[in-house]
Amino acid sequence: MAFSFTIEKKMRGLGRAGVVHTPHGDILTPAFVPVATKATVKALTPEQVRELGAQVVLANTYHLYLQPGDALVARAGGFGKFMGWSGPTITDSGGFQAFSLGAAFGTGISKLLKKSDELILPEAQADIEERENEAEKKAARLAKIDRDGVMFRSHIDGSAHYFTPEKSIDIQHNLGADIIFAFDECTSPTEPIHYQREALDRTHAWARRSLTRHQERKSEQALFGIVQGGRHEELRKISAAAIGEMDFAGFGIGGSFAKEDMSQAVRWVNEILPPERPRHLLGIGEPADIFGAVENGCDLFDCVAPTRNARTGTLYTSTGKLNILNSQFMQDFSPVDAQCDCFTCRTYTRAYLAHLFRAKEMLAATLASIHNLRFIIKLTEDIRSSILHDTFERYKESFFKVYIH
RNA sequence: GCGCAGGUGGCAGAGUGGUCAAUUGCACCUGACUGUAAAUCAGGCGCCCUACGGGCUACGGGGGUUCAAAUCCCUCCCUGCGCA
Repeated sequence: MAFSFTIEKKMRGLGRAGVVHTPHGDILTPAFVPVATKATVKALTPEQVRELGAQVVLANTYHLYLQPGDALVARAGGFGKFMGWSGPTITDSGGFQAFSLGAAFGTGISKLLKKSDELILPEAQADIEERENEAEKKAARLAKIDRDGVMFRSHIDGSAHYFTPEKSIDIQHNLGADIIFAFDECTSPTEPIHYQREALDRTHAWARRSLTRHQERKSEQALFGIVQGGRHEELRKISAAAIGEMDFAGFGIGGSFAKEDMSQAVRWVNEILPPERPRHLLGIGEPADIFGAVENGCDLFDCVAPTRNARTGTLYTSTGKLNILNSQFMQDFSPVDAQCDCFTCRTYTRAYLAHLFRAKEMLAATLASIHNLRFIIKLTEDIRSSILHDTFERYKESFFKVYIH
């Protein structure tokens, strides 16, 4: 069966609940997409991922190209088959690594900026000394961008690899996901607007080239174009219009945001994108981020936060996040979250998880990942259900009443 | 009993006259994490204070030498190894 999207129910405004149909099954939306960068959701078996209610997983082009190589993954029957996941699959294009291995490399800069981080905003970096520091950082980058593509230096062995839009699409055809993404440039929120503008032109040109290559090869896979534009309303709208009129099966919304007005940026974009095609908000989010994204018209979200937080001891609960390594949890024999229906919460206490983390036992990562993923998947299930029953606003209100962000 | 080696912050272990409140690792405390360079990273970690500065107490106990001692000398206590 070919790719398609049906909308089941529209909210007031931009939000909706729907179904993405793929050759490997349906995805009920809104849906959270666990990240399986290297063809594995870290610390979990595919069976566990499925039991959490996950419908689809997302892997990464850059990582699988480097290791074990996309040709090998193709021989294995695609990354889904390779990793033992029979449901729908997505690959990201490698565009994010233009940022994470480029401007962000070694700096600790996140794609999400808080307004309180104004010191690193471009408009604050006038003086020469800071510019020089910037230049020094650039020297250490593992990704260098030019008009045609991105030169990556492997984070594994230092070898050089040049990605163009065509190359990314070719690799993604080999990896064989149901949904693939155009090659883009995810910019740093610290870049000034003139650079954001220049990068956006590049991303749009790369989107056209990605689409052309994809059409030439007559792949059955669904190609999504990616909207960029950073924190700027003007650029976001230009990008939504440009990408929206291209013949993509769906859209990704990528790039950097100011955390406080991310949902507004999403709205600017989704007011322009054609509504009948699905929208994937790339790399978002935390539990609290999902609401704003959904009510502003996003259907899919992938994010490493639930699994990475889990591995580093931060657990989601209905009253907010907690760090299981805090001393107070050593003797806390209650479950992580009494409201949660996951295996971890049904079976273990906070004290046991605190012990596993302190003892650095592998099971800590597994049990915490089970919990955090289930927490956010359950959240999106409940959100979907609330849309279908016209109770979204009430559900959102009850969530934030007790969730301390 | 004799000989040798040694006793340093919660633990291990540097330092062997001033630059030592004392390297480092672990443990401990706290924070961060949003298309995974990530089972990671950052900060703190003697006590007190009107804390990018100041005061006090500290390197087994006690006593000395010195302007100055964790570092040198004497003595006591304790530990390990060897010999009786």
